[in-house]
Amino acid sequence: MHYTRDDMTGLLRSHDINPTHQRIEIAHALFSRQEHLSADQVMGIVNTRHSETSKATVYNTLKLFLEKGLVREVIVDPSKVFYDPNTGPHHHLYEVDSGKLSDIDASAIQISGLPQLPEGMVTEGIDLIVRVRRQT
Amino acid sequence: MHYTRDDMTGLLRSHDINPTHQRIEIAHALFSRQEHLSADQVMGIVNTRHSETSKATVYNTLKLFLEKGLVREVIVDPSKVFYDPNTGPHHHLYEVDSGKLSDIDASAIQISGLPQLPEGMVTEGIDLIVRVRRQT
DNA sequence: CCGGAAATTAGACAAAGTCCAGATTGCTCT
DNA sequence: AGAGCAATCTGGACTTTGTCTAATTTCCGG
Repeated sequence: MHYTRDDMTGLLRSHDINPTHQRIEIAHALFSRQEHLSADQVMGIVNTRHSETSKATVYNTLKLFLEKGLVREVIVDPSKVFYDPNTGPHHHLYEVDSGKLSDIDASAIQISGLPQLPEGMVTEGIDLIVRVRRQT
Repeated sequence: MHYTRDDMTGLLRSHDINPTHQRIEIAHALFSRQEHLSADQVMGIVNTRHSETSKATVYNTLKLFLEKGLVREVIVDPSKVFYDPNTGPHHHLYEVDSGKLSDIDASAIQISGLPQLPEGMVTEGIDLIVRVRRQT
C-alpha cells in the first residue's frame, strides 16, 4: 500500500484529529513506512531537509495520536518508547541485541487461563513480547 | 517467609556474587518485601536513615543481580525499569493509573501458536503484560 | 602489615521526555 | 480586508533516569 499525504488528511479527520501540516507529516512518517518508530526517529524523518517541526510538537502529536487510537505504544526497550501504526491485534518480537522490533499476527495465537481481574478494573490491552537474541 | 540479612549472604554466594555490605542491603530491600522496585525506590529504601549507598552502586548492583539471574527486569512503564525478585515463571498485571504491578502465576496460563523463530535466534524470554485500568 | 584486586563513591554527563510562555495559524464574523 | 479568538506550534529551560570516570576505600592472601 502507498500512502500519500492526502490520505493522511482523511485518516486524521476520521480519527477526529485536526489535520495540520505537522500532524500530516508525522502521520505520513509512521504510515508510509510500516515500522515502529521512536519519537526521536520520527523527528529525524520529519526534519530531514530543513527543520520543520519542533521536539515538543512531535511528542505532543504522538501522544495525541495515541489517545485517539491512531497508533499504539510499544514498550520493550527501557530507554525509549516506540510508536506502532498497526493498531490491529498483534504481538511483538524483539531482537534484544539489534533492537529490531517486528509484528506477530495475533490471529494464530491463543492465550488461555488469564485470571479474573480485580474488582472494577477493565483490560486496556494485553501485550505479549517475545524477546529473542542471536544464538552464541 | 522472613528474610534476614544473613539469608542474603547465602543467596548471593549461591549466585556467585561476592556478598558485600551494600549488595546485602540491596538484596534485602528486594527480597524482604516481595515487590517490584525501581532503582530509585531501592536507593530510597537502602538510604533511609543516613546515606549509605551511592547511586552508581545501586545501578551497578541491580545490573549485576540481573546478569547473575537473581532478579528479573520488568519493562512496563516507559519511564523506569522495575526489578523483580521473583524469577520463577510468571507474568504481570499492570495497573496503568496507579502504576501498581503484580504477578500472575504462569502455571495456569497457556500460550499457543507462537511462530517459528528466525534462523539462529533463541528465545530469551516471553513477557506477557496485562494492562488494566480502573473503570470510568 | 603490605600490595593488589575488587568494590564503592561523588559528581559530571547523556538522553528521553515535559513544561511553559510567547508567537503563529486559521477561523469566523463583520 | 481586518479584528478577535481558539487551537496549534515553538524554542528553550528543566526534570528524570541512567551511565561514565577517575579517585578512594575495602577486603584478603601472604
